[in-house]
Amino acid sequence: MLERIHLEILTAIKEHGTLTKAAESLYLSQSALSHSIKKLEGQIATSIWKKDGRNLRLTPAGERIQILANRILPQILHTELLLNQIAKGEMGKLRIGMECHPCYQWLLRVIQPYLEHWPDIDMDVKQEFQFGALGALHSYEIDVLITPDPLVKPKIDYIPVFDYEHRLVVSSAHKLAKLDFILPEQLRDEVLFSYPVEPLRLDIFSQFLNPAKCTVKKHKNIETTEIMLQMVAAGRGVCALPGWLVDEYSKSMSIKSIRFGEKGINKQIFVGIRKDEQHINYLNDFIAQAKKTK
Amino acid sequence: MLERIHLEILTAIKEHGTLTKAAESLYLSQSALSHSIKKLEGQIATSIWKKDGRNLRLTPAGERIQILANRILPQILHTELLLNQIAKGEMGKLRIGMECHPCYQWLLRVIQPYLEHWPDIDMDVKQEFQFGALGALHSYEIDVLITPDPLVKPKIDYIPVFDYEHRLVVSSAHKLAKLDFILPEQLRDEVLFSYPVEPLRLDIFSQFLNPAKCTVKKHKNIETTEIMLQMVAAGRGVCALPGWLVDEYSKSMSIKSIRFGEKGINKQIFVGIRKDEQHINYLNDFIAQAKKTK
DNA sequence: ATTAATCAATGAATATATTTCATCATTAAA
DNA sequence: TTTAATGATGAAATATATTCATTGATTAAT
Repeated sequence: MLERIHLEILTAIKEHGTLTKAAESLYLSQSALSHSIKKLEGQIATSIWKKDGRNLRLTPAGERIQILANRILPQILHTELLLNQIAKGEMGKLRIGMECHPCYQWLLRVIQPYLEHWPDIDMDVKQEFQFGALGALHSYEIDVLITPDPLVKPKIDYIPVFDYEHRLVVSSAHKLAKLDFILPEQLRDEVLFSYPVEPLRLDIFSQFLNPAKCTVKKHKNIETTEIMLQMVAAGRGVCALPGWLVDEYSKSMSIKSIRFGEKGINKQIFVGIRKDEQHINYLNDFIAQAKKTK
Repeated sequence: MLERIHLEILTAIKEHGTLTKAAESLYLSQSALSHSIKKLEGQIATSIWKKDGRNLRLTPAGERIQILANRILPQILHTELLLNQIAKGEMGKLRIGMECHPCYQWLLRVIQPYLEHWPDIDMDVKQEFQFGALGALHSYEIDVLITPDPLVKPKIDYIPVFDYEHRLVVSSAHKLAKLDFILPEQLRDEVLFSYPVEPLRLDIFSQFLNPAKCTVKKHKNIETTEIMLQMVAAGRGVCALPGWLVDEYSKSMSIKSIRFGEKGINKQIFVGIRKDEQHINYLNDFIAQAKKTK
């Protein structure tokens, strides 16, 4: 019924005064506009304008359509602008999935300059996934996955964005605080704090304690990094976190980080994306920004 | 570019899940929708959805279009509803012009039930006209003219809506207050208040004083009815107003109205409309309501 | 593992809609 | 009165949308 062309015709008439000039501005013939409106008039069973001498005068129906045109044409134009940007890879909604608890602080530093570069982009960060973060990436729930363990899948690409060392965190007053590195058996009597994930997925277990068949006195879950570090600073226990994270907090808290073993636990953070979206500009820029951010 | 059909297709897909079902709901073939979107994709140089197994998944571009659809389709539908009402003569904007100062109170009584009957109608009352009220009616500035003097013109129709007597208003304590009717010369020493219009258009002059070659002591202009009557009640002068108006105010003010001469000045209020709009339902209903209101 | 069913994409044929062209009627200006 | 400008109109030309028939891909059922 009411089509975009009708709205445009009324808008053009308002702007240019006559139907002939309106037609010019729309690159159509006067006849085309006349027929077009005639048809609509038949459909809505009302006249839209009437000739008043040499001019056109809108009827109440015509005015209604013009009111609609004023409201929605700009919205359509705006969407077309966005589509154009999307076509050029400049737009979209970036839904980020996180599988790396302590990376949140780092992500914030990535996001900040990114949002400035892409002012029209929508962004969302998800941390809980019903069928795993990878599933979420696969099923288009998220567009980007930030993870320390890149489970290789045919349709997913992983790009390493930064290296870091996973280190033990202790209070500055801790008896181990002065050591250059720590051995598994030295943690035997310690309380370990970690985020609430399965122990198998914690590097301190899988890469340090388990291989040496050691364990800790107690393992307690804490949700937030800050509280965890407060507990550590208070000498209530130890935890394992990225070195750069500890460096940051150690400015204001009496904590210290120690290498796991002689060689340390060296890790990488990966950004995973769907293979078929590799070309998307705003995705690549996100990865570039992630690589830049330490 | 972006046409209504595209918005409707995305909306229907969201609602019905598959393209085939969406096509059914739009009374089109699946092929038609597919082609339609294909064409748009070519124009905007982006894909709108992609097949994910058996389902369709919107791209960011597709989501944008869907967002637009959610916003503007309801507005288009609403306007079509209004157009439909207009077609049935149930809608429009009624712009009322007033050439009769004391009629304002009466007009309010007309408008009130009218607005209740036509809840979707827009209404406007104008009282000042650069090229006269009739010109305003002729040039579509107003749709209805309320006037006591129906200047006959070929394209204008006048319908009398009510009769009333124009009467002299005096304070109850006035020396003339007890008379059944008044003669021109009896006003010789009075101060006359009137609305600020040319004396020629005041009935008290054109139909009463001028024919008898009489005049008043002084003629003062006052804009509002209330103040005018306050002045009269205070004995500062007299004025001329419709009898029904005085009746109303005399309940709360010490004023009285007297007939002009033996036969009185009998007047009619007319509603003027454009001849070519005689058929419009909401106009006729306004006139009917006006006739009903005393 | 095979088959059947479901769903979207596609090319060609067809149907429909839009646009133009040529012309007329009306109005305002010269 | 003539002329120029404007919108309306019918028919023809053009463009667009729609369907039909088919294919290819995927999923569910056997």
